[in-house]
Amino acid sequence: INVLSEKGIANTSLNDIVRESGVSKGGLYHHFANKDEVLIGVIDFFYQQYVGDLQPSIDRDVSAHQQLKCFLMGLEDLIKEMGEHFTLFTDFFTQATHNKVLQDRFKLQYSEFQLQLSQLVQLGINQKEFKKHLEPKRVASGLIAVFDGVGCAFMIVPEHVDYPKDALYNAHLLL
Amino acid sequence: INVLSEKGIANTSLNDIVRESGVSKGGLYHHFANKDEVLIGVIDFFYQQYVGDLQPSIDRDVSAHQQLKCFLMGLEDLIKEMGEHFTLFTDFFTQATHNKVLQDRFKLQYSEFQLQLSQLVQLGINQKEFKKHLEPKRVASGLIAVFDGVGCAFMIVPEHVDYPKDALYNAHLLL
Amino acid sequence: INVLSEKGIANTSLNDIVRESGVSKGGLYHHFANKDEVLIGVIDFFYQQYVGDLQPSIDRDVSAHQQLKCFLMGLEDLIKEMGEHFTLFTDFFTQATHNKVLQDRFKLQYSEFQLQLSQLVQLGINQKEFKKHLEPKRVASGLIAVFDGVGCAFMIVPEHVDYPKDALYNAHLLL
Amino acid sequence: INVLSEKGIANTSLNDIVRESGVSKGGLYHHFANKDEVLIGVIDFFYQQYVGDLQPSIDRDVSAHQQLKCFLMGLEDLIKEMGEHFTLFTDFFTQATHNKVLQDRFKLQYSEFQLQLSQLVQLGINQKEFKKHLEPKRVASGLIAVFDGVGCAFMIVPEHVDYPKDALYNAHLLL
DNA sequence: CATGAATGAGAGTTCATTCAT
DNA sequence: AATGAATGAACTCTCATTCAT
Repeated sequence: INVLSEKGIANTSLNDIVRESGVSKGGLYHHFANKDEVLIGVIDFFYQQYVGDLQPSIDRDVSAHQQLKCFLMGLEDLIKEMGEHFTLFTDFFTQATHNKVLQDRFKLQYSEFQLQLSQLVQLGINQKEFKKHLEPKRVASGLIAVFDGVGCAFMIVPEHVDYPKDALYNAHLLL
Repeated sequence: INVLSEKGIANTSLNDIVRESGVSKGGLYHHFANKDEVLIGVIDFFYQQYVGDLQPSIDRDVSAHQQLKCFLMGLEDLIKEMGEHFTLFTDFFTQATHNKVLQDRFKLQYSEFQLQLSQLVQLGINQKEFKKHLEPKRVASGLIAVFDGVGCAFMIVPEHVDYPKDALYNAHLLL
Repeated sequence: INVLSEKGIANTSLNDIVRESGVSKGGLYHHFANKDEVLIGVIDFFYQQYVGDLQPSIDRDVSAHQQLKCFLMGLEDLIKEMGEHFTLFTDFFTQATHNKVLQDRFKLQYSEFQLQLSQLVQLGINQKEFKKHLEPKRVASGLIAVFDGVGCAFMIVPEHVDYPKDALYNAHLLL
Repeated sequence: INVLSEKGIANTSLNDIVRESGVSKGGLYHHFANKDEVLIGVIDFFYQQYVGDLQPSIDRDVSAHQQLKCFLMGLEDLIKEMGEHFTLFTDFFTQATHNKVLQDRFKLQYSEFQLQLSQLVQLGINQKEFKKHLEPKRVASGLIAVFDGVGCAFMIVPEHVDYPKDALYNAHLLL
């Protein structure tokens, strides 16, 4: 995780990982079928360690707006907890755009996130907190996009982007 | 541009470009110092061909909201015009996260975009169209992020993301 | 060493070395960081195998002239022992003129040789074997130069130069 | 000549020469059949410009020792006149060791030099200036070698070699 | 006589993966 | 379960040379 963070996923070779981790090359291949599986392993570690708790349970008796705000606060904590490693997450996401294996791993995750967020938005519409003509799925995509987009921009122009604050700011604005 | 679109920037070798373009390897290197310069060349082509006209002129006598909407419509047209190649643009953006040369090329572009958008937002605040406590620079970052983030998601989960419509939808929502 | 001898260092590619040695390209790079390091490896092998024993110990109680002669005889043996590979040594020396890495490797070696020879010459002056106005360091340079110069000439005009005999002949003449 | 001096012959590409000379690539190839011929051209220029006058005419009525000294003084002047470009000459010589075309060019030159010097030495023997058992051809080789050898060493360890002084010093010592 | 875009073989190097130990 | 030497295809880049203009 340290090397991946520092050098970027695309620029990290297995040799880099082997050198930094102290594991032997053969040892690594004993546990992981190939490089992609190592990356998958890192993603899974991240999900278990950090993201797992984030899953918003949808409670029909509570304000949707409140629940969404709650989710964003959880996200903020998570990002703080992950510290420097959070941009690695964005890196994984961008790498997935042209890597079939990573893609498959993220497809599931994205759909789930999108579903839960859109259900919360739908709940808000039902409860008349949000305007009725709102399209929940698109809003969900927007909320997620704001984080990836700002994350990406932060990696390119850190001097003009304040991450994750800018992302949270715009997510709240959307709400 | 075709190979880059199909295989993704990271997975396209110079040999791929040489093969597809019909130019010889030496010929390519006669015109471009190295691979990065080829990519820069593609970006520059895109900017000249498509993005150049997009620059929003700030008119103090017109509604800021109207001007921002106008900008988004221009963006929509541009995306339609570029067709399949528009995701290539997102690809360039994500590649720039770990490529110094591309980064430098995008830094300037991003700052300019961000500046112009935030000036429009500021104008909106001055003209009392927008709430006064709004932070223009952050909003600008959000507007840009929505496009990159949705673009990225579209490349990973095309079946759940509608690009560029979702991006435009959320941009309008932010406005 | 065989390919380097035959084709000359400058004309030997890594592919040549790989082909001749039977090692795979990757295997070679597992042990040597780059081509220069391979060459350094060959030089080190030569020094350990042959040149190492040549170091003349300076004995104040023995005739300097005798010790220098002794050194030249050792050099003669060494050259015979190395056989065809000795010109490779000269080749390395000439290549070092425009190769920073080889240069660094030879700088040390040359200084040491020069120092020891000039100390022997100085000893000869002190012991009144040599004329007192002699400049030891220059003489040392001359003794070394005779070998490189004749070696070089031998590689260009073998029909008119008798190597190493001509070099030894002139070295003795200098003494 | 400037680029060749600076970068070394082996590291100078035709493009370097074209760039520095202001001639076009096609123009260069109009006058020279290939790269080697360009180098030959430089050598010929050097010989005509500088070395041509050096040819020692052998005068049977003058002291051989004097004539040889005279030759060395001429050489010293020549080296001073050539200034920085003189090491280029040594570079040519070393390059000739593994370049058939340059080799052929130097073969003739070397033989001539060697012949003339050895004739002078022979004259010295005949005139009883030198010991009779001296081998003129070998001495001639030695005199030439001292210049190439010191020149070579100077390019590798300039801080410990004084060129051309060390070469001249040892040539006089040999005489 | 001059131009410089074009060529393509080959250079040094990297790297995910394999496999005998 | 672990090791690390070995593999070779693929990478980016260089360069002497050609040739239509």
